[in-house]
Order: sequence, then structure tokens, then C-alpha cells
Amino acid sequence: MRPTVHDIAATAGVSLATVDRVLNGRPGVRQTTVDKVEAAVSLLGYVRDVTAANLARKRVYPLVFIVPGGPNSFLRNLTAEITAAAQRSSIERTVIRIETVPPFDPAALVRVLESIDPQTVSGVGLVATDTDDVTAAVNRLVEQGVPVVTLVSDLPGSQRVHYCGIDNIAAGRTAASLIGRFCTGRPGKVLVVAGSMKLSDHSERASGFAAVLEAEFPELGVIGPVETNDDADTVRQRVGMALETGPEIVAIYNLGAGNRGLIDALAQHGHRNFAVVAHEVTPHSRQALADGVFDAIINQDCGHEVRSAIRVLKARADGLDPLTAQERIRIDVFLRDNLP
Amino acid sequence: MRPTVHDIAATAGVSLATVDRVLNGRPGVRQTTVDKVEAAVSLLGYVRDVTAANLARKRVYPLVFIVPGGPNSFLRNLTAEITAAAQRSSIERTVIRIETVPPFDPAALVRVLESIDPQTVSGVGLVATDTDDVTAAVNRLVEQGVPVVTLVSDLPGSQRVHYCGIDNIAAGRTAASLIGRFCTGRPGKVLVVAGSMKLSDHSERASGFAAVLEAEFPELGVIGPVETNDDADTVRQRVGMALETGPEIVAIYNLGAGNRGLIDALAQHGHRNFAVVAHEVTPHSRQALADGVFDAIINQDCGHEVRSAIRVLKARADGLDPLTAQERIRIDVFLRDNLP
DNA sequence: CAATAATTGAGGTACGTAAATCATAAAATG
DNA sequence: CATTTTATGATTTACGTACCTCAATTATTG
Repeated sequence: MRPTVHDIAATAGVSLATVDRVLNGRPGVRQTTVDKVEAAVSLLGYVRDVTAANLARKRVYPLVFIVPGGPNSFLRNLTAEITAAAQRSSIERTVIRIETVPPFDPAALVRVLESIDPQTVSGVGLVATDTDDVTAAVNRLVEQGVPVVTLVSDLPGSQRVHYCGIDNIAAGRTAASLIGRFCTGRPGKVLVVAGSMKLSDHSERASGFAAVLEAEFPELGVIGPVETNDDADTVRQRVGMALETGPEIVAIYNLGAGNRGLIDALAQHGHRNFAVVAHEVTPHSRQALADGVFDAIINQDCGHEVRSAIRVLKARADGLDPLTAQERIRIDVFLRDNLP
Repeated sequence: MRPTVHDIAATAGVSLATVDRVLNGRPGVRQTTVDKVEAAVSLLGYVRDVTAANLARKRVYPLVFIVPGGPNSFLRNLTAEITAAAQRSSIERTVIRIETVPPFDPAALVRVLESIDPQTVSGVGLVATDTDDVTAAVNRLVEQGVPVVTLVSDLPGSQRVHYCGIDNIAAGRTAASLIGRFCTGRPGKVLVVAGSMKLSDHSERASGFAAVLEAEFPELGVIGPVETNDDADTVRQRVGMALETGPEIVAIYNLGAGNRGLIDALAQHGHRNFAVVAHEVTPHSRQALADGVFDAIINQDCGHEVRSAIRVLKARADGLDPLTAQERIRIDVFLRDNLP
């Protein structure tokens, strides 16, 4: 049987009340007594029964998630996963509030971050735009004792306690490997389409992609990245233009959203056997992969990301270190045949 | 606040004891009273607080896992994951016993299955050999009320309550897609290496692979599958022989274990730019991928499989339906650049 | 109708922890 | 040394559920 607080009290030769004071960092215990209790804890290998503790203290974790609005399928899916997590609230003792902000609007993000009350909120998750004002607002929250995690897109210079998302440099490198091999020696250009270089996930993908292409597939050059603000119509126009004016294009890497626009552009153009790699499984991209319009999709499981974010925030709210090694989000590579 | 048994008792107009009798299926309650209580439950949306319930009943789940022994890296890793889960036992209220059996020995597997006491064991997980005697032994256990799950390799004709592993037909198809694309039009033969066609995972991969290759890449033919019993030395010999006598080989798909032997054979042969796809990330296969000897690795995360198996067995032991949709194990595709 | 059986209520204890109160003991202060 | 402060002990209640006992009520049977 695993040891309980009673066992600790007995072996340390102190009362239950003192054990409780030590374990929960309450004042009024001499250092020598603290040491005695901690010795007993490590001797017996005591671990607090978190479920019993939560039961006793009626703990809840009020969390806030900030997600950009707009039609982006991936972000809507992310929001749906947060909502699903909110519905498990009663089981997980979380109280989740979702704040929607206009996309590509750092100022709005900052306003929401500043409206958060450190007294009543025990953790914040956000999809960040990598700008100085957002970084500052995040740092301010963290300094007030509110753990903040970034989702999908990181804020590398900030004090955020964790990033819940894929390694985007590796994702870009993977895309380059795939495109390079799918083209096998055929020289030409790769059109790179991005949403915004202000999003660190996009800029990281672009740099990883360019690095591998240059090093391993010198016969392929890069056109772009073309910025589209993740708008499908813009993607359609820019890709259409590029395909007409650049006959040497043999592959396309869309590292941002707006896959619908890419699919439309390719349909208009009459397929010229491009190698096409895109990001995120959505209804449209899934269909394109099944139809052979896309060759591969690089995906991040946003359900995993949300659940990981919640675990990390809860752990930090309790002053624990989350097992960071177990919270790594994998880069999924989907071909037509392993699409779930 | 979420409703408690007290709330149920109050709205149903019965005592706490009666609510308890209904919720836990204890006898001695009139049907009309049962209905009243159940009406209150669904009216208030009551969900039992599992943590409090487990605390009160001091529930433990004694589980048995049966894994083949031998040097197979993947299976050793699987065993390590089960051991890791066993170390979380006190938290998860499981008591896990690991039984090691000789590999490729159905009779030994049957003996262990028959030694299991349905009274004291609340669930069993095993890596199955797909033979009739094993199927029969599994069915006997299930009929005695012990839920059984298969890990890694399924037992399709049996009564096992769940299969914790990847879709191996899809895995084979994915391998074919990758090899087909990596060869882009270059005609030739693909050498297929397997452990044993008695393992349903291996035979399913082989059939998925052959199907896609025939349908989509008619310029590529199949040699094999060569059976090796997952022994690295045998793999080395058989691959070496094949490469010498079959100069038209352009790609290799090892759908079984023994990657070490494959790597050795390729090294001896002096690389002739084969497209090589193998299964499972192990220290050797990881190195081979990094070195460019392998082009892709198809992987299943055995940590996920073990955790999923435990969740399913616990749920079934409590008479609950596990959320099968959430227990699907993904097919990971790793290239050099997205290897974790 | 009485005897018996089936059903329900009332109340308690337990699980492991949190958190509070109040009394007592020890240490520090003047 | 008396007084104040600080530490500690002893005890209790609570969280939501399980499970037990015993008494009381209601149905069912002969």
C-alpha cells in the first residue's frame, strides 16, 4: 500500500497537523521539524494522492484560452477542441473561458491579455502573434504569477512557461525532404506560400524548408515565400499568378492556411503534375489528398495540443513541474494511405 | 456545481441508500423506484465522481500483460513501456504483472493464458500469434468475464474486446506509396522482407503493400515476402543473397523486425541507392535514417498502445464502454527531418 | 388476518487529504 | 522570572462515494 499522511506523521514522530503544515507550505513550523517531515516523506516515498486532495479542497482551475477568429479551418478546429475540453470541465475541475480575437491583430490580443485578473485566473493559453507588445503583455502576466502557454505558434523571446505545438523548423525541413524526393532530380522552382512572416510558426517553417532544399536538393530553387494573410482568395490569386508567370515551377509548399484557395488555383490551372505539400488536415485538404491533388499533408493534432496545454497549466498552477518530455507534440506526415 | 448523490436523492424523493442501491446495481429496489432515481439522474445530468468513488472503494485493477521475449528492440521497448506504466500503478490503481513468453511459440502463449485466474485478474493484454489455439484460449478467458486486448498484432477471429495497434493494411499501403514515389518511374523490383506470415500484422502489411504497388506503381514488381522470423542474422543473409542474385532490385521494404541485419547487408553491398522503408524507430533504425541508409520509417508509438490498452481494460473491468474512437493508434511516418 | 418477504430509510464509518479550532508546550523576549 | 511569541498537538469537519447495519415500512403470501 502506498503511504499516507498518517504514516508520515508516525515515522516523523510529529502530529498530522504538522505534516499538513509542511506539505502545504503553511507557516509556523521550525526548520528542524520541517526536515524531519521531509526525511520521512522521502524515506517512505510518499506521493500526495492528488485525487483525494482535490476532493478535499474542492479545487478548480479557471483557465482562459485566447484564439483568433475568422474562417481558418484549423483554428476553428482548435476552438472546437477547447470547447470539448471545457465540456469535460466537471471531471477535470477546470473552468474554461474562450476569448476570440480578430486575427492578425496584436493590439486586440494585448487588450485581452491585460484584462485578465491574476487573482481569479490560474492559467492562460494563447495563439500568439510574435510582436513585442504581445511578448510584453505575456511577460507581465507571468510576473504576476499567472502561467501562460503558447499554442501552435510560439513567442520565443517571452517568459511563457511552455509552448504547446510542433517544432516548426523540423516541419519545414520535412516538407523540403518530401518535395525533394517527390521531384527526384527534376530541376525547377518550388513556390512557397505563407500566411504571415509575423507568425513565428510560418517563419520557422520557411527557414527550415529553405535550409534543407538548399543543402540537399540544389536543383530546386525557391520562389517566395508569398504572404497571403491566410486568406483563401488571396492564396488563389497569388498562386494562379505565379503558375502563369513561372512555368518552371515543379512543386508547391503551402506552409500557411487557405488551402481552399490553393486547391482552386490548381483546378483552374489544369494539373501539371506538381508536387504539393500543405499543412493541417481539414475537410478541404483531406479531400485534396484523397484526390491526389495534394501529395502530403503535415499535421499537428490540435486535440493533443489543447489537452497538453491544460495539463501543463494545471501542473504549474499547483507549483509542479510538468513532465516536459512527455508533452512534445509530434509532426504528423499524412499520405493518402495513412490518413485517419 | 455538479450534482451529487445527495441531490439525486432529494429530487427523486428517496433516501441516499436507495440511490446507492440503484447506481451500483444492488438488489432490493422496486422497478418504479429505480425509474424515479434514473429520471433524477438524467434530469440533473449526474455523473459519478470516479475519483471519489475509487477513493471510497479502494479499487485496484490487477492486469496481466503477455509479451514475447527475445532481442527484438521494438518488443523490448514495448516491455519497457509496460514497466513504466507499472511504476505509475499507485497513481492509476493498477497492479501490473508482465509475463514473458518465448517468441513464435503459440503453445507457450496458450499455457500462460490458461494459467490466468479469472477471479483475481481484471484484464489481460497480449501480443498475439494468430493461430487457432491462441484464439480459443483468448475466447475462453473472455467468456469467463476477463476482458482481453491484443497489442501490436491482432487476433481478428477472436472475441478480444479491443485491438491496440495500428491499421497494418494502411501501414503497408503507406509504405508502398512512399517507395513508389521515391522511385518515381524507375522500373524494377521491390524486395519485401517479413518476420512471419503467422503474425497478422506482418501479413496485413504485406497485402496492403502489394495492393497499392500493383494498382499505382505497375512498373515496380514484388520479390518476396521473404520470411526471417524477425532474426537479424537471417535478415542479413537473405537480403544479401537477394541483392546479389537480383540486380533489378530498386527498393526494399522490411515490414518486420531485424533492421540491424538489413543495415549490415546494405553496408556490405555498398549502397546502390535503394529506396528503403522499414518499421519501428529503434536505436539502429534511427541511426540508419539519420545516415540516409533508410529513407523512411513507419512507426507505432508503443507507449500510446500500452496506455490505451490500460484505459480500455480498466473501462471494461468497470463495465463501461471505452470511447473506441479516441483509442485509435496512429501510423507515424518518419523521415530524417521529423524524427523526434 | 397473520405471517413472511421484500423494500426503503436512517445513520454510520471509511477512503486520503485539506483546513480549521483550540489547547498546550517550547522558545524567545523584556 | 514573567510575559509574549512561536511551534506543535489533538481533534473535528468536510469533500463525494461506497458499503454496511439495523429498524421501519410496505407488499405478498398462505
